[in-house]
Amino acid sequence: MQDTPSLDSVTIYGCLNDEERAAIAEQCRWQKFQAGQEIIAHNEPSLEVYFLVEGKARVIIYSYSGKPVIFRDVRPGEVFGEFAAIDAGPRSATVEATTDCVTAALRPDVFWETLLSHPKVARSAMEWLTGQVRALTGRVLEFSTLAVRNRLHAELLRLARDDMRDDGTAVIYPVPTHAELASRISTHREAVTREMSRLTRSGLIERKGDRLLICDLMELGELVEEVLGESLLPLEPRDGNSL
Amino acid sequence: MQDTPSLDSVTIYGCLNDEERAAIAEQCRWQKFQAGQEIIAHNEPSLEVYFLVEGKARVIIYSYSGKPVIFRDVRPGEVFGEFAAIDAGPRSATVEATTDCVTAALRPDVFWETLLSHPKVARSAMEWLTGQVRALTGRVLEFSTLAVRNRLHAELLRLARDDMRDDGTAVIYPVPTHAELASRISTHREAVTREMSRLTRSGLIERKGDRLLICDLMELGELVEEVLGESLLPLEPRDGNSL
DNA sequence: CACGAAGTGTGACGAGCGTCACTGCCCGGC
DNA sequence: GCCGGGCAGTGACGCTCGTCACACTTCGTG
Repeated sequence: MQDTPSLDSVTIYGCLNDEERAAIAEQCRWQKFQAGQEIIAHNEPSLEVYFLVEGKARVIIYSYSGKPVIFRDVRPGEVFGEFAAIDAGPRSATVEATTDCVTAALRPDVFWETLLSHPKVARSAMEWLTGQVRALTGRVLEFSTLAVRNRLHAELLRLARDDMRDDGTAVIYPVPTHAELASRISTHREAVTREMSRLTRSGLIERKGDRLLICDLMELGELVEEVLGESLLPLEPRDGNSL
Repeated sequence: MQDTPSLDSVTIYGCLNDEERAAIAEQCRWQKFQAGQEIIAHNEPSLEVYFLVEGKARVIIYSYSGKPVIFRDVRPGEVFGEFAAIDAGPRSATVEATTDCVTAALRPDVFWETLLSHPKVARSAMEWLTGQVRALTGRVLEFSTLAVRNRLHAELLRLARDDMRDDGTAVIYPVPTHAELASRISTHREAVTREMSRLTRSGLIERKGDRLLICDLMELGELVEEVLGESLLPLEPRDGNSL
């Protein structure tokens, strides 16, 4: 609201110049949320698209029994709530602030106008949507083919991806709680605890205070790959036989 | 190739006039496939977008162990293979012809040009993508919260949705094999057989020769809803308490 | 008509994993 | 200091569901 909020970090508007972004920023409804607050409620009829400018948020659906299903984390510069803005449907999920947040909300008509008058923005948006579809496709595949244990391996690999070292190790920080990990891969806290213990015993991971060390990414990757038949590690083309 | 193929049925090009569509059709690579043939192979590097003009196809991923995971059916007028065309990534899944098919393949640059020069087409495409995301989101939610039995109920409801009668019944035709149903909901043939028997015994469904009669959509819907907390039936706002 | 392939129906069994119950640790607040 | 709440760890139990095995039906085909 005060102190000159800007949309400079918003990736799908990355190809606009500063003036254009500023013009959009002016039309936004700026809000602050505290950690834990609900930004969008599942199934509500609102249609605005949101940009996360500061903080972290989480897309989540609570099942009828209260069990949370985490869909994705929203990081600064990302859009969320775009589905309702695009197809005018109900909110497909709840979005909660996980830390204190600053958000910008844009009316769907303004969103569309920018989108359609700037081909590059349209392109970014479509690439973004496509990425979402690919991620969800991967998740469905995981549920369909992997046991709980292997889903945890896959999730650890995803978390580790951001902080890979050259020596095949990685550090996960901050470490999500076991309950949170469980909710991402659709199982229960206890199953996560057990498998983490197993992995620790076999020396693949190590708890170092408030961070988690993955000792051998490749070996962890192979545990998943040999079941999934597809690598989750982004780099490392691995010698020879791709498909 | 011969007999004047047209893209008239392609929904995302529905807002173009005949000439525009004809111009695109001319730039397509037209192909015929026989039932069972592979149209796109998982992970291949090609980038063309496809339109299904005639026949039926299926998006599917075979896991390493050979287990098929069916993602969606492609019907005439729908696009497929659009993800690679949009983000230049590898093919996210295999596409197979389930009947004899006629397809039109378009180079990604031509596809993009049409998309960006016709805002209405871009809009259709984004709505389409959003629909895909919503469907996948629903599927992930189902895996996370529903038991095998309830996933089957949900799948039957989806199949029945196209042929609902006013009296609360529906007919599914053609009836997919149990193995196919199993692959859609990620379980095994036997589990489907067993639950179908249960449903038949309790009078909720009835096998009539080559078609399957759903006797009470509402009751079947409630079996899912009471676990999922969300209706899968498109109509019927149901009295009172939404959300 | 006989044969085989594809699909269906069922029983038996056991592993995986979800559930419950309880303990112990850490940390922040009164 | 003590207490309480959130999180981690672990054992016990039993249901679900995946696996195997086998019989039966329905086709299309030689």
